Amino acid sequence: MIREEIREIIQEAVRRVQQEEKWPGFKIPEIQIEHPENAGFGDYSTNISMILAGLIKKNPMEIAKLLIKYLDLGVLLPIRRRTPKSSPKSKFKKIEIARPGFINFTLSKDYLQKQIKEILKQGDKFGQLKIGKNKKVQVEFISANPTGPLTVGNARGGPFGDVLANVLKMAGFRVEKAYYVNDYGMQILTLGHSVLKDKEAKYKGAYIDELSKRIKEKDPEKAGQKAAKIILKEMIQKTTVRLGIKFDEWFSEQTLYDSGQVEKALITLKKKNLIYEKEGALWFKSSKFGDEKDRVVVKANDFKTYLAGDIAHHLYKFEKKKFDKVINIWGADHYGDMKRLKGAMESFGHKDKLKIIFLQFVSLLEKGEGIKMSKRAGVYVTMDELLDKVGIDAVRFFFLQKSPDTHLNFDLSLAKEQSEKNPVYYVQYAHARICSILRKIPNQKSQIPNKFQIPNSKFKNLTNHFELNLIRQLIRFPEIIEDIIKDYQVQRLPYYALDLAAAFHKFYKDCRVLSEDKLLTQARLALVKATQIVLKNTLEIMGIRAPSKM
RNA sequence: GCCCUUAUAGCUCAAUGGAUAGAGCGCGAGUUUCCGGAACUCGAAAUAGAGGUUCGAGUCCUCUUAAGGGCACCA
Repeated sequence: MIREEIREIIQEAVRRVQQEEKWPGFKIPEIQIEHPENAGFGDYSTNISMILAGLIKKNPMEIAKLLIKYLDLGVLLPIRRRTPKSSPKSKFKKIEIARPGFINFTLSKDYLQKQIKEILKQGDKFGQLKIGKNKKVQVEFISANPTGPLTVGNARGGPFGDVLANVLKMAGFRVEKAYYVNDYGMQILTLGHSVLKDKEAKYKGAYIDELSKRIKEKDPEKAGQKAAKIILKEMIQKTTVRLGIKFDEWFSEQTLYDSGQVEKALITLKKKNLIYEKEGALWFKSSKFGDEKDRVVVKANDFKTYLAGDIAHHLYKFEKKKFDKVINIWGADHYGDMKRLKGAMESFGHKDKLKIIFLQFVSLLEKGEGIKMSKRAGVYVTMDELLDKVGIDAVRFFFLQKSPDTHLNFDLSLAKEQSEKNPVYYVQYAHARICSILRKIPNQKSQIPNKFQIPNSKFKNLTNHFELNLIRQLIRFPEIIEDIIKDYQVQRLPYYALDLAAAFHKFYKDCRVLSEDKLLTQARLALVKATQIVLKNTLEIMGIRAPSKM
């Protein structure tokens, strides 16, 4: 990754300047490399001089000049390959300083050409990173109670979690996707009452009526458990499959109780002196870990609370399944639970391994008016309805575009109307167009040629502005993966896909691929094939189809 | 009352503290000898308000206004 290489040479330059020029000792800050918005400033730029200026009280322009003097472009290559022939300087057309102290890097055409071959060589592995170092990560998402169908609200985490897990996999982590099934507790009893249609019934809807007919049990708890099983199997699991999500584990809360894991966790906490009795209940000292107050784990009636199960659940994740990291994707309504759970994990020494990402709520809009979604009141739009109307690709793209912090305004009729103009088709169209071109290559058997002939040394150089811009987009893909690993902002992917598709469409408009000029045709076909690879990898990681025709 | 999110173009959303704030839809004006016009080109249009920190603020801090969520022996 060229961005990483630039980061390294800058870091090395700072280190050397620090030594040679006897700058005061300071810890070298993280080197930030970014893409300038204005293309005139080059492909990559760093603000390190301004950062250093603050630390050592010198003029940032002076610092930048000094850094450039010490830039050792040689570190771009492993030492044994540093031959005069393959001058690493050739990677850059120019390296310049711009006020107030930016150092701007412009890639050479030669370097850009070479990236086409590199992408063709790597194929569907292009974008894979090693930063995960094979560490075990679990991503738990959706985990909606098995008391009704998945709504557009509680399934929002579906595309997000699924794609985050895919990205982690791409970055070299070993990843598991999990759904925690809350099949224990009050809501199951309430579900039972609802199915029996007695005084304590709360859930409503056609599916409840249906369950009432099917379930013969008269005991509310048993009726509830049976109903939950049916809902999970026939509604929730089917919807997740329709959404294109494959969970590796459906983890039942009930099993934590059956196997005694909850009991065991409580005993351990008691030994750590973190549990005490008050007013007939058992309390966990979560206030020791920053919570506002202590929380009940065993109620006066001897039933365990959700927290008790959750502690056992996470001990299972960390101690039995040995995850190095667990990422939970929760709805914003569970914000209050974070501190107590994190506190409990801290007491077991797993504090920093648990990451919780909150997704803001989806509000329903109808004719511009907001309505509260409520499963109990029967006011909601199910994910199935949306999938029926819009289809998986548009649904996934739509949700993926949104940052988790966005309070999503959702209007079903608008979603339907807009689905035909959905940006996902813009991206898919680019892919289909490419495949159409590739089909026209003589002696091409398969629709999408997998064994594309890598151009030999006669490879004609591409110099057109649109060609080079397309390559610039292509090589960003691994950067996107790296960025998402850092901040979990998955929406970078759909926006990248749009940028890439746009770069291709512009190239297509301007550059005739199949022409009389054989060398040029060959070179452009290579670029087109490379684009197809990257587009496909991007769509695949988002769980969106890359059609060869549409 | 306290805590967490959010407020960007008419609408739905982007923008690791960087240089001229981007898309899509909608609106206005255009593009066909040729590989797929589901495309391309051009235009109008936005950082809720007030202070502050910084060489530099949509982004960080404080206050105000507005929206959503939380503050259970529910999950």
